[in-house]
Amino acid sequence: MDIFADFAARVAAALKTLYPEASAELIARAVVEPPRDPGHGDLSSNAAMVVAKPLGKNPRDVAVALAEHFKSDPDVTSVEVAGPGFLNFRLDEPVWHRILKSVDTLGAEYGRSDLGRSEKVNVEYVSANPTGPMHVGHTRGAVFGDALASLLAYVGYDVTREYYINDAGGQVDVLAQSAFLRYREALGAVIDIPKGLYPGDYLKPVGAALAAEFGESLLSRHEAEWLPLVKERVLAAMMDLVRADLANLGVKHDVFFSERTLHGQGGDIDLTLQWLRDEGLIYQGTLERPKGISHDDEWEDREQTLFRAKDFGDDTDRALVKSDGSYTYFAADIAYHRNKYLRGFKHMINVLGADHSGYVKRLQAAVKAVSGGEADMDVKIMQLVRLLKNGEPFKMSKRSGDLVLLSDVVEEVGRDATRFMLLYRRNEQAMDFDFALVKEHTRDNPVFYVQYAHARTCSVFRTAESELPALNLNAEHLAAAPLELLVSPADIELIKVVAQWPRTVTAAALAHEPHRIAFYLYELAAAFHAFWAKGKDDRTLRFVNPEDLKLTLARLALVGAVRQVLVNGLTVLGVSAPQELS
RNA sequence: GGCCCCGUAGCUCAAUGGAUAGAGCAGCAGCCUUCUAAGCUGUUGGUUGCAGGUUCGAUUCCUGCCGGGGUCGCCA
Repeated sequence: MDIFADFAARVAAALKTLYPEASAELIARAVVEPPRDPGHGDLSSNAAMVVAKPLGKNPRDVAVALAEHFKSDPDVTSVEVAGPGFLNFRLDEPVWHRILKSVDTLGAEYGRSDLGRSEKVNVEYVSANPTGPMHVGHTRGAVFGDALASLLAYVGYDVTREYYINDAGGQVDVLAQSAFLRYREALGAVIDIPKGLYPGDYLKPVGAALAAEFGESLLSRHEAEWLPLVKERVLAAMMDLVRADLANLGVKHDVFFSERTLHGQGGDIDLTLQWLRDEGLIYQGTLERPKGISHDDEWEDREQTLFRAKDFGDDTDRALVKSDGSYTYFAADIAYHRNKYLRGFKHMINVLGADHSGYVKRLQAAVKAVSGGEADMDVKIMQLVRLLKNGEPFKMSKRSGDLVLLSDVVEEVGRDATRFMLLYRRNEQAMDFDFALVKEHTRDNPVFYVQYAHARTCSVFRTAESELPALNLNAEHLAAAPLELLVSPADIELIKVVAQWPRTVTAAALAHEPHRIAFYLYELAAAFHAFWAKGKDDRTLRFVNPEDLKLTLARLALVGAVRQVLVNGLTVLGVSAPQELS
């Protein structure tokens, strides 16, 4: 039950009754929100201000008419017209008790909705090159994509989590050559790794495995012969590393899509380019020299095969074929996204790193072109994460020796802290990831603050069981708790925070912004900790009160609801909810 | 030079176009014979980078500047 959506519907109905001439679009602009200032009541609507001008009315008059209309609503204790035409509602206490009751009834379902109407949405994230273990640079996008996918599933979308394996380009040839060196090393050769090849130790086991499988038989063969054999094996080994890293971080995928399957005669790229030709979207031409290339000698005017990306909102048309005749990465990507569209996805989301922000427009152009404008593509750009250690930022690169691995981070600070901290920022905000802070167990560190709140809810139940053995705390008895006893301002205040969960979920899902969930959980945790502390000064505000078993039961129902919402939120984020902190 | 992101309290950051812009940290003043002080309460702190525009109303949308970061024909 979302009280805000509920009242938005009531306001819309009232507008329709009072002003039959108002269009549906106009009415849809009216919203119901929690006012920032609690002095303005429980709910606030801008309906009168939004509707007044198009209807040629005075906003205050409209507001007064609406207020009059709501006077007969039994859930409303007062409606006020304030400021330029705000409508401020105060709700009757039973409304809050009803909400609390619904949390208990719905449990894990409280907050879920049918917003997505089971529509298919494809969320692509990570898609790191399979050339080694994942490094920290991939972590943010991995966690973000995973949480966003969970969030969308939570609100009723049919979500497919996808990883695009870039296993077709020149990089994987280099990878295979690097593995071949390790193969020779495993057979006793003294090797020297030339610049440009991958130097990482993680290829040693691949070399050993190749030696075990092939003996010395590859040594005498030409590269053209061994390359495909080595490539296939090293790719499989690298994807095993990637999968292990993802599993370690709790990041899941439904589909691992290989770029290589798009290539080849009669493959998806051929088919897609032919389709684009038939549509008149491909031509032979030359591009202007980009301003970034300053020296004439770096630029060669060349006629090439171009996609009319500009017709679909891109800044320029884009090359599809390299000078050696092979396809560009973008050509494969167009085919890949046509493939997604043909698999039935009309909603696509790509999670990319900041270094790919220049790629967004052409990707959206491609999706628009291959879907005939039927599919939409939202690209979520992850801004940089600066890794700090002792206040010193340090660089990481897969080719350099001293790379910081994703697995290092998880091992150092733990999965939960890694995930929560990365989700506690808007994706478009560059962030610092400070090892020291993430390991702190203070309010500075939101993940511990939120998990501690959950542990405390569990602690309350443990205390109740040990101190009040006579009190029956099974689910049935709790569900029948006399919630009407929860009338103190502290009780109502906490319930109001709980009541915002469904609205938070909806807003986060619509905006594709999982960080809103993390911030909400922090707020809920703060509200709970605050209530807890009140029991110190005022014993009647304790959750467990031996002098009043009925009130205790009602309070425990409230604590149970808080715990449930914390669990629901943490589950969406993929963060655990420990029963106690050790 | 083009494109993208950012600019909000001393610091790190919030705020689907709403009212007097909010949290945490740091600072200051308090609370432990306690349902776990890993916590709580109070308080100081602002020309939301600048200038225009749209709007009943702008931190939010549009335009132009300033500053920081990222990126820039066939790498993936």
